[in-house]
Amino acid sequence: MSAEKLVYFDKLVFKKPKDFSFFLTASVYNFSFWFNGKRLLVPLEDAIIVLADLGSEIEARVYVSKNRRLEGVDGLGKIVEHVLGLVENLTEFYGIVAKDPLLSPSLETLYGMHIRASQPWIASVIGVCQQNASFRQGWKMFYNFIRVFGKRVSVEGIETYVPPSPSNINENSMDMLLDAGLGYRAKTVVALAKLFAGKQHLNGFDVGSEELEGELLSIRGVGEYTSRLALALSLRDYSKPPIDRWLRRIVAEVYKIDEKSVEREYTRVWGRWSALAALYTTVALDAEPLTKALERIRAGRLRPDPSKISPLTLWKHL
DNA sequence: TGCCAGGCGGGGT
DNA sequence: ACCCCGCATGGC
Repeated sequence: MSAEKLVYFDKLVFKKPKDFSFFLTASVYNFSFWFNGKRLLVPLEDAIIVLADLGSEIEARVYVSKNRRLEGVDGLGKIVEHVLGLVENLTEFYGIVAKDPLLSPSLETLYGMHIRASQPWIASVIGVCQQNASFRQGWKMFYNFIRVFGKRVSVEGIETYVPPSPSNINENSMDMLLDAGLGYRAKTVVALAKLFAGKQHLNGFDVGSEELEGELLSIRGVGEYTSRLALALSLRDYSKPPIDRWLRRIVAEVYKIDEKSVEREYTRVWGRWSALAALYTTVALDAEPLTKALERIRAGRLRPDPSKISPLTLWKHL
């Protein structure tokens, strides 16, 4: 099946904020079909935004499907600002990082890294893929999910994917979800698809974070970890940390506290940046499995290693 | 080969 | 409030 060629719609230019690294923001947790080391492609329903670093500015070229009408460019500007985190001021966050024994060594390396936002439905799928799986297995699952269900399109000579809309996935998708390697998580993804297809406002960046969290938690297979990760990866709401066994153990070790008090202590230290700190931690330790991550902490190797397949280099390998 | 992972829900105490 | 188990799959 050949890729649909998207048509040029419009161009926007943004001033690059001081604490913003285009390369790090484009690199982190990304795939080769959305970032090639130079151009960042942001998929958005039936559109692709091509982003290029112009030094003091960022250019956004918008491409859309032929049969799709886009609302005005004003709305698009807000969306790009949200997706890239151009409006996110990390001064306070870096103030805490500078004093943190685990994250301060990687401050220079990771300075300016913002997390790209995905639509709530996609962020929820990412969360489900991370359940009870290693970093590599989880991201491979999501990669397969996009390749199996996404729509293949081309822009500026690059072939890429637009993620599926929730209405594309239902009970009949089970076999393909299993082929993508989701295992028992497949049912949860079908339930999420049903939720988002039925309540479309939940899939916008302007949905209330408490409402989204409540709806996600009502789904069988979505718990505290997955819903919090989804809030972080879609709404930039970092106030509640997604704490899994990995982070719980690491935080207990570094802060020398009991595992039971990790959430209380982590939220006390990081406040509204808790989930971002959790994500930075995975990047600093290359998302290595727990035993290796603990070894690295003991050895004081707290900076990402560019030779590893990691959150920052995933796009070179998948 | 046979474990076991960056969860979760259900059933036990 | 806890504790414990099974669950699909891939990786080692």
